[in-house]
Amino acid sequence: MRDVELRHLAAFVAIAEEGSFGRAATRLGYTQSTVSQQVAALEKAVGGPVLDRPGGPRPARVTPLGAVVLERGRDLLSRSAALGDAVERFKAGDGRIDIGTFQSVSSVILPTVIRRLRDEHPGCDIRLSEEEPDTPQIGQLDLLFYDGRVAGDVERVKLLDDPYLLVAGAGDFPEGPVRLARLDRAPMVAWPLDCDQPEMEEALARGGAHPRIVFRTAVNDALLSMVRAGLGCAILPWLAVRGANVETDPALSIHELRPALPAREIYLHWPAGRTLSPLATRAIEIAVDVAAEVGESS
Amino acid sequence: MRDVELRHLAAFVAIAEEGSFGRAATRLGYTQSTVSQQVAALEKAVGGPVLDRPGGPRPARVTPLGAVVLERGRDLLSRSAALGDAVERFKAGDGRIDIGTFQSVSSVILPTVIRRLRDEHPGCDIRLSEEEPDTPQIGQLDLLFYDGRVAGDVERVKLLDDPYLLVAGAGDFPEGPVRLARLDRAPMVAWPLDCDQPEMEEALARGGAHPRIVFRTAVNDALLSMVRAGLGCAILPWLAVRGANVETDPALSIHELRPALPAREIYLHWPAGRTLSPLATRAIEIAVDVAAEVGESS
DNA sequence: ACTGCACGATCGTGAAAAGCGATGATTTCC
DNA sequence: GGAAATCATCGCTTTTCACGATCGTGCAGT
Repeated sequence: MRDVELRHLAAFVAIAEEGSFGRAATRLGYTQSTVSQQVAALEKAVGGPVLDRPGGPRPARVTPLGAVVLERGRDLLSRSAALGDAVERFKAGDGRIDIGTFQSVSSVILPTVIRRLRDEHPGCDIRLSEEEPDTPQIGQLDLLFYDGRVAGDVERVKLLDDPYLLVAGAGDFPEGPVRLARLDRAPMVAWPLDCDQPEMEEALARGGAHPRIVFRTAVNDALLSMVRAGLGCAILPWLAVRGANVETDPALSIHELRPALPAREIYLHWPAGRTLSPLATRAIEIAVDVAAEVGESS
Repeated sequence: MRDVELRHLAAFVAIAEEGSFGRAATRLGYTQSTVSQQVAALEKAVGGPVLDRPGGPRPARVTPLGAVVLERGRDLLSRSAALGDAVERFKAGDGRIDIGTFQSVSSVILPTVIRRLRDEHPGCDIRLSEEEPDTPQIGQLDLLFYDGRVAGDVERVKLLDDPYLLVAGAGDFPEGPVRLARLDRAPMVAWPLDCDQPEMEEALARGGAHPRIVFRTAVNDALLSMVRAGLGCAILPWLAVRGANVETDPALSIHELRPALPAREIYLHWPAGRTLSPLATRAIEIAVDVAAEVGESS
């Protein structure tokens, strides 16, 4: 009782429905003799006849054993078709994709990427997770946005350089660039010390600026509200500034820094050495495009 | 996207579980190169890679596309195994059998047949139907007991001759055979006129006996109660007499008839020209055996 | 009874594939 | 820099697949 072939079952089902080997052959695009041999193979596989051939123009009928095979065979064939459909849908871009993001990273880029991805593949299942492990890991994610390089067996592409800008109350500083030294001992609000923040503050120190951090939060809106309230100024990456519509806020002013701080680098990571899903491949392309568009408007 | 072969899926699933082509090959009894080619065929069929081969001793990993194929493939394989199981169970004698019986026919034989069948095949599904069409038909039945020959495209075997006996009140007749002529004008109880009854009464008439039928019912116990009550005597087939334990009833006596009436013939029918299920085949054998045992004790 | 007629089985053939063993390329570990 | 493990690939034989042609068979129409 070894291998039943799907093709044999298909022939058998066709015969059961058509009532004749010849018509089944026509339906399947085979020859009558081929169908006959397929049934013979199936009968050998199951160890008994599945069809009664009354002879003459009378239709073939399934035997009791054939009824058992027919029921299960139909099921098997429909599952096989389901497999084909699933593969087709997958290749068309449907399916699931798990994307990781951290902190305030890509509050500008990611929504656009997701919007375009959903527009292209309405059936896809996009899952976002915003985690904060000490060491960011790719884990089971398909894609991971991060402002820096993630360790591990990953490939990455740099989406853009995200320069730091000074956000202050309107009138606090004269328009135009601000020298770093002017920020020494100045009151500031800032992000918490995870994320890229420590590197940024070290760079500030190297430039001679040792600001007094009077408030820390990861929520950009809260930071900006504090700046508006006169608690202090803030140094934020350009993306965060842009995402909060700071440019149009009359209570705030934006200044470049001199010398400039090393820009934050936004990377997109994915597991190395693995075949990516079409969805993930496309998402990377879209992310690069979006980053380029965002970057050239700076 | 050609036809996926079950054997290719089996190889793929084995690799996914073993993590290596070679171990999968060992498990399946193939060579490593064969398994490699099976996966290649599968990948050609689905139109993309289903496994990442990191190279070296690192285990193979399924790709996103492979995950889709794996999920459905496992399902397909388990269904295939289910087909095999179902066939095995069927050939072992499990499965369904529809048996038809009519009237009081085989109140002795049929229960024994069913008991033995159930003892041999505890998992089988035996369905009895007792119908009474004007013209008995095999219909969708696998087996049909009937006291006479059923018309249609059927095969049959005669299980036994069932001679008619006279059942009377104790002392109504002297012990031993009774001449038919003595029953002329005698009060009798009898079966209704369907079934084999008309033929029997004609035979009585040809023997010169024109009894007065004072009560008709198909229920044997009711007939015998009437005989005990002195309403009249009854002519019943030997099987019916035996089934009701008349022999040990001191209020009743049993007599052969002279000349004997033509015996009722009990036939077992099944559809002609169709392959029978193992269960039906065995049921026929058992029925013949049981009929022989019953017959030789007469 | 004879003859079409439709149906399925069977045979021979060429092409495709399954499976095997051996060999090669690649990567990790020591 | 090997040793070991892994998978791909090549040549080869055996099996299977599919086809066309032919044959046997039961039914129906003459």
